[in-house]
Amino acid sequence: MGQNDRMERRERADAARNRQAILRAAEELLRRHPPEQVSVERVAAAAGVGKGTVFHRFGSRAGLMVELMAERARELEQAVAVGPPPLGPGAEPVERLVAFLAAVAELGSRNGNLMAAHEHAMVTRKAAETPREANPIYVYWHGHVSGLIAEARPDLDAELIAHMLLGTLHMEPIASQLRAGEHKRLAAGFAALVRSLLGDG
Amino acid sequence: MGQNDRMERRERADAARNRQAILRAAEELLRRHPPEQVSVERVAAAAGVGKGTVFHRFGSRAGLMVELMAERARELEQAVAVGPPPLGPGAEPVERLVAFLAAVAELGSRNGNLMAAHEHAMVTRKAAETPREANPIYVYWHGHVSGLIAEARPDLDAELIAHMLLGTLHMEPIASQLRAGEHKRLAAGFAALVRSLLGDG
DNA sequence: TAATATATGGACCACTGGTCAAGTTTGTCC
DNA sequence: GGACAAACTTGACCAGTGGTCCATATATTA
Repeated sequence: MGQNDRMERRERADAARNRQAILRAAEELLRRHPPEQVSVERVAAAAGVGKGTVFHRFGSRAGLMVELMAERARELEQAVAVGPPPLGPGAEPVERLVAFLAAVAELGSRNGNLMAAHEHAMVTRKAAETPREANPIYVYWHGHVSGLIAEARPDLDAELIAHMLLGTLHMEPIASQLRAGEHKRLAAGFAALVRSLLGDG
Repeated sequence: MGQNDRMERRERADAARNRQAILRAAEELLRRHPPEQVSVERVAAAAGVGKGTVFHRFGSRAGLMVELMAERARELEQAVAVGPPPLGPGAEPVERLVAFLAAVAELGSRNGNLMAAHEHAMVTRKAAETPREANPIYVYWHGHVSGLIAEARPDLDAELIAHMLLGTLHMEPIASQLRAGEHKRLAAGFAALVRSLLGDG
């Protein structure tokens, strides 16, 4: 039926402009300051809009962070789905996994504070109402990683181990190394871990 | 010399009593509520003291959480230092590591919200002033784990991998499984990881 | 141009961790 | 016992947070 007949009228032009202004302002602030210093009010001020507008557009601070993160993750998602191996389909699971984790690490090193802010935002949620798994980026990453693990080693607890591997990135001591640009070291660590876990060297 | 002649006069009796009251109240609240709902004010009220007293005794919210965590970690530290194998000295590094991670997982499953609160408190720190590594419990755990790894596989980046293994526990999806009592599953995951990483099965 | 849906901003709210000066309690020494 | 200093307690207070609300302004469409 005409279910989505005219259900979603496009965002008004000024609204779209503000959305961009807010995203870009938040991005810029996060490049220069640790996440807990980037308050919604500061973002609003930097974007030249009122605080209410930010909440209007993104629902919450967490919503803003998720959106920002999603922007960054989209490219990686493409590469995984339809790009060339080893990131994309075609290579062995082990190689794909190593490549994927390296890519995530690199993404983290280029957007250090954002990753932290994203995580922080998810944790500082009102009560435990919305399960943190509701974060779409994490769900996707976890699905991919645990799929590859299951493919290579059906005997393992893939879901759990996928959480473990990804958990690493949310860890402060490691995140700060990431921020310091040490993503190669991290990727090497991942590679060692994954290779000895899934067999082959 | 009489360096510590009378340097540190003991805590006054009433102060010691309050310290205990606060610790016990915080413990109780954390057993029943997620950490972000356990504010310093609530703890103070539950302990029957003024808010100021809590800060006087523990310096900050984070200080309180660290102290609470330290109480729990002390027993484990003892077991590692002088207890029987495989946790204590004597067993192979691989076995000691598997045992240690299982013990930490179990500790976490018995004190779910505390672990989370502890982590949360470390992260929500004023700026990045005090490096999070300043958390003595984490420093100890990391030292132990990375020592064992280095012993078994001198070729690996032990420090990094130790961070990775421990990072797992601070991860929400895993922490919530821990809270659900699934520490056996976690321990098994660790065991698989460690065994295939450090050789032997 | 008029009508209507949408967007805006900032005063306002409840709450947070943290501070501090003023008052109270304790331990010690005579 | 009493006196005195040091240690301790307290709650009003502060700056800041994320989030709400709605009177007002603006874009769109007919």
